[in-house]
Amino acid sequence: MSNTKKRVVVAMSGGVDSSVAAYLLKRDDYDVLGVFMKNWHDTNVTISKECPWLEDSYDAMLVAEKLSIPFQVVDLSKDYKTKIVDYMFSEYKNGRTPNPDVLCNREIKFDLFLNIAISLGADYIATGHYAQVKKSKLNNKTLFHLKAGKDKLKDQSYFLCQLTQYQLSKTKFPIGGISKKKVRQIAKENNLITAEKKDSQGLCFVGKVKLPDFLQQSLKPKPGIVILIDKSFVGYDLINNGNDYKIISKPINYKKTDGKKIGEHNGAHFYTIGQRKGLSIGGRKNPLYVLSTDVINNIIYVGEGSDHPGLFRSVLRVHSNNMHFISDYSEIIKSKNYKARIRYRQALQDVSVFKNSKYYYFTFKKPQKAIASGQFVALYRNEELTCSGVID
RNA sequence: GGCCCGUUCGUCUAUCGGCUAGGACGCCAGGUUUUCAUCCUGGUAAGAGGGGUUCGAUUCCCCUACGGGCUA
Repeated sequence: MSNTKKRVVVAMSGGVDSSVAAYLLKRDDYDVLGVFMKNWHDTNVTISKECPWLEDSYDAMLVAEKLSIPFQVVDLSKDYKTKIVDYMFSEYKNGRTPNPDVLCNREIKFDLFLNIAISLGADYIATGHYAQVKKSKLNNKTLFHLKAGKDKLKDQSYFLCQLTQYQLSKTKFPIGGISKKKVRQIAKENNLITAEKKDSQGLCFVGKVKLPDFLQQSLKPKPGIVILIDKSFVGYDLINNGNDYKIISKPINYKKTDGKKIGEHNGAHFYTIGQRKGLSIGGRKNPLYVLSTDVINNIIYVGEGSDHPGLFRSVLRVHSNNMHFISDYSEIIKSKNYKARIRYRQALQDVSVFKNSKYYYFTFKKPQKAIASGQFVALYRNEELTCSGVID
């Protein structure tokens, strides 16, 4: 009888969410195995002297012990380095803004880890994400849908926007249907040691490292100039009044002569659009925000004030090769009832999508602030994340 | 070389005898956030130097050092 139980391998991070996920699976009588992924342990790159993964793996182990489930640690740090960290450095070097956590899910948790789990005899893997998978039948074929977590404030479907049908078919999100508050309550009621543990933040697995410090480990400082662009810059008229998608969706290429020099920086590749902190240029009435970085000429263009027109765009584009469909296909995409977000936890925005031979164009009803190339745009229909793509 | 103005937190500046010297930007620290950012709260920090006048001086007067207009 017992060998008919479905086997689930839970990715236990040492936080409350995955602890409760494991608990719920155990309670529902699955054959549960807890696994901690060690993805980062390079002391050269981590600034802090403490060793967060050790503590986290210990917490995960204690929870597994409490739940009487087998537990083990797998070391994926080598793959994490080549698939995530190297990608990060290379993107920043090219003046783009990567999203390592989206890739971590696609490449590590729901690929390498999934394979390991399967080799351990798993029917499913589970994680502590606030997201839901729903099934439907289409032409006698099962279709898996990635839906937002029930707790709208915690919904983490965005980070899963690059998953495939296969990955979803093998995945359970035990806490996707409950609130964070409830998760903490369950942890407390069951005396899980992680009940009161602070939510993890910052780069997944690398821990509490300041990104600029992290980047400096590999990217060399390179002094350059900062150019201030006026709100009346002529290029904005072309974009706001134009209707040629080629023009209105493309990032603006500012020239040195479009503004005046107001300071210096230590490397354009350390900055991202919309960024306010770290420029060290004061004495202004309003804060300065990065409008654009030019890593070829090593120039940063900034604008004064949070309402600067250079910060807002209504249209973005995604190269066809970089579009990823989870449960929806390009024909369906013409539907008007779409919403999208361009970063985690952003309120969903009304958007329409248009495709030509090379690009998908996302036109937002309201102009979006600081659209960063390299980040992901995720498209939702109702509560379902249907597709996503890398912003060009 | 003569006559006139300006020197305040890192920066831009507010205070025209009562100052525990205010704000903004920056910076720092917390908070929010499993990306990058944003955002919120708090904190740090200053009247060029010397001498007067005054109960009291950043504010008035004089001199010394660095920045602007007419004259040989």
